Amino acid sequence: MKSPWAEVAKRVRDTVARIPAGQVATYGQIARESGLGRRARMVGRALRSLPDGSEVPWHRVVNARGQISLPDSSEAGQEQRRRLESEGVVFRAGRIDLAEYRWRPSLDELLWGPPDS
DNA sequence: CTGATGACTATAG
DNA sequence: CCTATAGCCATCA
Repeated sequence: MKSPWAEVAKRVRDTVARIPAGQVATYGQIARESGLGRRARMVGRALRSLPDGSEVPWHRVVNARGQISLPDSSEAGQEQRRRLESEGVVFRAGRIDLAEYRWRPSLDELLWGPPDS
């Protein structure tokens, strides 16, 4: 990879890959975790460029309101909701309670250990 | 080059 | 809760 963008996309993928099943993170949260500051839009752009069949858990990324940012009418949007529900994430009035499901990096590592072990 | 467009968000009213 | 605004920045027409 040569473009700085490729590097950014990689960072985003790596961060998203750390979100535990059954939990979610917001675009802005991923941006900060990836060292992108407030560039939340870049996160969405990076996820959009994921190849089909990617192992990256893109479905665990939602917007700051706890909603899926893809159109309900879209195939991907329905796929995202389906995957989240199958992981135990509950939707109420089309929204996810972030206070309950939001991924908290430091706390998770404290409870479940480092990312790989 | 210019302007519009987003898998976004924080803030203000 | 809702609308409006302003940052943000790679892409695309």
